[in-house]
Amino acid sequence: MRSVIQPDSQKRRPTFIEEARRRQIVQTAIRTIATRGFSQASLAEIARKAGISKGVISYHFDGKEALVEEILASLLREPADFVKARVDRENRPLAQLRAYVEANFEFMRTHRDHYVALVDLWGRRPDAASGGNRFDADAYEPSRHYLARILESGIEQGEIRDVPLRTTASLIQAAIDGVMLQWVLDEDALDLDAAISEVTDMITGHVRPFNSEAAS
Amino acid sequence: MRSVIQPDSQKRRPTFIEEARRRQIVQTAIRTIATRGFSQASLAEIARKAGISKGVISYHFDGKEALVEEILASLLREPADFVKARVDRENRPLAQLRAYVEANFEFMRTHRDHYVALVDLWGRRPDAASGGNRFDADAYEPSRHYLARILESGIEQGEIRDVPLRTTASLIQAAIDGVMLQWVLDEDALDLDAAISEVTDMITGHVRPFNSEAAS
DNA sequence: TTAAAATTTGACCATGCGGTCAGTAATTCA
DNA sequence: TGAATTACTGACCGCATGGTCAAATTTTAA
Repeated sequence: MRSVIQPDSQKRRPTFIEEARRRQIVQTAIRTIATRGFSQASLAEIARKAGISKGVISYHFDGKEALVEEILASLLREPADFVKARVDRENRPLAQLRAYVEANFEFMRTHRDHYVALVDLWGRRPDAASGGNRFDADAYEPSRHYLARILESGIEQGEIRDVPLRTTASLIQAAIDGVMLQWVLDEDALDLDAAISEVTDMITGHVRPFNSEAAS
Repeated sequence: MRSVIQPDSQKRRPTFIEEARRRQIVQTAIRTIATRGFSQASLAEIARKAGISKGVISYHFDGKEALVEEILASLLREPADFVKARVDRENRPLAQLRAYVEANFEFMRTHRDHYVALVDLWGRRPDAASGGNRFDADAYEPSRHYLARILESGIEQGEIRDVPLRTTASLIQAAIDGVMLQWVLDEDALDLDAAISEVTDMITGHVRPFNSEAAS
């Protein structure tokens, strides 16, 4: 199927059915991982939950590893798209930064399953045989870069003090991910609303110019 | 062995050999998980790396789940002990807070394997059959509580402004964990020293009283 | 020294896994 | 309409896993 090389070395345009099935399988797999854990998310279990035969998964995906990569891509792309849309509503960098942080949390709150599955998938190591891709690691670079650009324009416009771009971007993402992790590990251990408010304050406070008074 | 109930309902004091073997097995398992991933860390592989027979693990641990719990306990206890020792050197709460953050990162830097394994283990879900313990979630409560106490005394002494204790403790731990996570996922994507410095500044800045000038 | 207890071995087992495949059904399209 | 392509089924395979156990070995203690 997908692995067949076309004469013009172009990928065959996927059928309507194929796209729908792949979506269904990925979504079912995410739900399965979130509820039962990755170790219990066998192809048989995913197929059972989806109401299809196990062979269908093998038919549409070139092995379980390929399925997992598509799941991971989905888990990272969906929140990224949502956040980007929210950020694009804002004009000024500081407001964009706030929107970035808040949109992350908003998506988080409405898609807890996604993050439970993501935390589960973090533990994966690429197949030693497959030459060891670095999908996991590289997948986080775009959001760091996106954040750094927001910071950069903020600095240019004087809304943000002269922080180191990459490090600060990592730091902001780290705070978001850290709160997310605690919330995933124990939904009740954390007052999510309070944490969101505090982390947003902390971040905006950290990047605010020294001479600034009321910025938000 | 360990499951035998003693007449006086006290646990039998473990033999020297037993303690040593258990330590060895746990340490070898951590190394194996860190290097090959949990999915490849079979009892056979761990035994092979330790140079012992597979049955020894079954003899000393009541199933793989019990081994994993001991690994997890070890992964959480060791840094906690280290951090506590560093915090205890300091007298004033703000210095203790700095020590807490910095000691976390110091241990992190010298024990990357531990954290690689920990991230891998986060994805585990307790056995549905075993009544679903909440070890994972509860294991993080002590450090949050410990942090909250530091903050509390800092507020009392006026070194720290009146922040919400639990939420701020969660937030601080979240920032630490978030940086740790990025570093674990990709050692090279993050300038760890710069991140440590920034996150320490951000945290101390966040809790500093409004009227304070030079605090560190 | 020796009997009991603790420890280790390695072969063995049942189970569930990812993956394959011949055959069947559904869909597409000329 | 009918042949070709696409999609699906369910039985099957080889394999790695966690776990067991009788027998052998080492340690303990009387």
